[in-house]
Amino acid sequence: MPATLPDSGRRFCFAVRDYDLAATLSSGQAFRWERHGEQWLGVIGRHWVSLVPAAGGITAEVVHVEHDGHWLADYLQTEVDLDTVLGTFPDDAPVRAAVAVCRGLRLLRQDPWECLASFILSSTKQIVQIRQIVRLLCERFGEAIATPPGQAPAFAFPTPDRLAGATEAELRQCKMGFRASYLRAVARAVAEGRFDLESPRVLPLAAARDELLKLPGVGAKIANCVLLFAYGFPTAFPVDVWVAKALRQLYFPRRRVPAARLKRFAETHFGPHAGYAQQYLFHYMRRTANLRNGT
DNA sequence: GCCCAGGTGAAGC
DNA sequence: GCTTCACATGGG
Repeated sequence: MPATLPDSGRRFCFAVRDYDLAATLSSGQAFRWERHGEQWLGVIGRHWVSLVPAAGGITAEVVHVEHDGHWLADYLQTEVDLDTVLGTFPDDAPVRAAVAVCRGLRLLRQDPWECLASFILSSTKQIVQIRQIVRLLCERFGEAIATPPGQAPAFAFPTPDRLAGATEAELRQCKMGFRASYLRAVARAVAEGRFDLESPRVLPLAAARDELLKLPGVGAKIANCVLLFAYGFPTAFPVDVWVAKALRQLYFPRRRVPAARLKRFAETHFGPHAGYAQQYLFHYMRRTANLRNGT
């Protein structure tokens, strides 16, 4: 159980092994982290946060002394024992390769609203573009939050109420295109109490997924992202273009496999932490593609 | 110019 | 049921 040690004022140190901050914060789960050398700056809820890899863990800096760091440990999931998770993965060549390249990659535990809204904005967008859309959305509709002296202004993710009150044209000015109508409709459903963001927490996976699928602009892939990254369902398995490519190339090379077969394989092959395995495959595919491109 | 991007919903077989 | 297409916008 890694202790959270109050350091000098606003600094905390999380003692944690096998935590690759860069892989975790850049792997397309969350879209608001910005790298400055070794330092990562982001916003969690209404907290400005700085994270830096340290010997034996992560050094965090926040604005207010009274914050005990539990919310941050929860977000970062620092108490998850990675060896236990990796030990449940199937022992096959694709997973071994992904773990060899990505060890230390973690799943975060995010706020459901921010996660849901962000992934509604993600469809057929590159991660770099999703980041830009979310940044514009926060700057224009999010509340300013406290930052340390000398730091750039920071904004909370906009509330459902605030986005429900925006026009579709205003949202489109954040470069989200046709996704604006979906975002606005879902913001209104939440703001008006027609959709309860807490309900998926207390439901079994299939029922929680059915709730999310009622929302416009939310299909199987986005629902699984929110179930995995925000609600913490460990077997939710989002299949996007990268993961589909991983499954086809790594498990069924040079074979024509029906989509239904691929879906069944994804649902049964990867074990009790299938969502974690999915994130390893996703990051592995993107990293090896980027290496070939030299980026 | 072209193809693609952490897809979805609607229309067409 | 499954396949095809439109939907905005920007990167490579």
